[in-house]
Amino acid sequence: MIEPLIRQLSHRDQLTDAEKQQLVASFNDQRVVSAGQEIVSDGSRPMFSQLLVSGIAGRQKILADGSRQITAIHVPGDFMDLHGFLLKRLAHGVVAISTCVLMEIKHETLRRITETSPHLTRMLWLDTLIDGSVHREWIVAMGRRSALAQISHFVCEVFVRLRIVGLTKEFRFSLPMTQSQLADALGLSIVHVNRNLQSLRKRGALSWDGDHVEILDWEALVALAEFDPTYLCLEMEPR
Amino acid sequence: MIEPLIRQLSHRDQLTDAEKQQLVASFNDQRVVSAGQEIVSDGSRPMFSQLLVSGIAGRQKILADGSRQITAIHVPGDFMDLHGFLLKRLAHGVVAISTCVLMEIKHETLRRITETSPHLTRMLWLDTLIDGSVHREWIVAMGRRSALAQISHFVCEVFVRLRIVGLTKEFRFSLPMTQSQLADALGLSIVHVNRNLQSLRKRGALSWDGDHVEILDWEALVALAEFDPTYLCLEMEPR
DNA sequence: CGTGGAATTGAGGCCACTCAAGCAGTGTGG
DNA sequence: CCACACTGCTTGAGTGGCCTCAATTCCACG
Repeated sequence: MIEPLIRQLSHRDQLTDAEKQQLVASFNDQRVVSAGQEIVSDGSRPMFSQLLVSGIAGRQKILADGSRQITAIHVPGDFMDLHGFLLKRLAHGVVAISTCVLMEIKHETLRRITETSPHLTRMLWLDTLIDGSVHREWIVAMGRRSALAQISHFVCEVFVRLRIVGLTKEFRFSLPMTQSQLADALGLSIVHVNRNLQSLRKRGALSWDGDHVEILDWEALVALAEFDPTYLCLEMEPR
Repeated sequence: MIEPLIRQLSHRDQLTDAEKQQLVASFNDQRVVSAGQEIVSDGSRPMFSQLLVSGIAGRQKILADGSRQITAIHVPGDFMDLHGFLLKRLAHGVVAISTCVLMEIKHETLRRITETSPHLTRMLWLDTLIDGSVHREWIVAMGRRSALAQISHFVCEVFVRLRIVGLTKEFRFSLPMTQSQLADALGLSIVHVNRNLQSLRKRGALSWDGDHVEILDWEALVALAEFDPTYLCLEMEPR
């Protein structure tokens, strides 16, 4: 069931069979969380980290005025709070955006990995580094791109990340996210997101109906977003 | 000369003398880069990572229209591209904001640390996790805070980070950054940054003259920014 | 004393926001 | 089986935060 994690890691470097088995043995049973439910609460000190097996989840911060910002979205194969292993206390919440299936790995187990498996440790470290790399790209998009470009960039990113774990067919994929959640991820208002999505549809770049997204003009989307996937660290090489 | 790094790490967990010595022995000679110079170029594959010993540096991305976004700023004791160790190829540039003194650590050396020193490895991993934590906080600020709150938040953060490495006196510190650079870090225009800084001055919250910054009303600044330093991971505990 | 970078100020405009209402699809209970 | 509620999407109208353009001042420096 941790197949998507293996896929993600194997996309960046080869894992030995022993490493794969070690990973498989490290996780506890699956757990299901329904859409909208909190997975990790803001300010908590979890004793384990959680892997997203299926569904879409997000990290979020709620401000005093009730507004919220989603700082990351997670696709299957992503750790949602691997950083909690060393940060100890999380400064944000994690929430299920759609119904999610999760698996847990104890921090105790992670610690043992760092003591005995240097390469696996580096691969886990890498996972959190890619996380940070995505954060930086979001900062660029929020700070210096138009709403239209920002949305395009988001769609490009999600598409590539889903493709790595085999969750796309051609240019189609399922993305169970409302415009309201999208707005919170982009730091925009719902109304503005709605209008820009319409603009993307009118341009024939995109179709987005309910959960079902289809990229109709990849080149156009990439151009609009100035999307360069380098930051997703897709090259396979020894790490 | 890697004193500020030791200070930063020792702020989060105890380092043994052996670990400190190992760190000291891992770095090469110092190097000076003058203000405005590029330290790492976008898209490169460095063979070493660089520690900032003194000065202010930043990661940046330049867009096609010439605008730029600074995605992180670095104070002494920060690694500017430790993530390059495992990401291999960097998707951003690093630039000296003021004159900077740097030290290098070879990736080969970092690799050896991961093979032989689990605790030190975790501490370096932690360093990159804090980096990501700061990114998330910037995303929240950019997406959901007013320009005034965002600037206040930035000042609070820099103050705390400088204090950790002993570069503040009371509420004063040196921050050799122009309003233009500040605007690029916040994703705002120079004019707007200028006006909001004036607003902070008028409120008696802040004085910022050239390099010299003084926080005149910490409580007011914290309130404006909703600043909560949890994300900077300041607690001392076993990691 | 001229030069250039940085800070400041004014004017005008647009992008994105808020408020508000209408519509469509889905689920629920009487 | 239909009224009703609820959630999500859409649209209109008006506002305002932040932007761009442009000019001026200030100051360090050669």
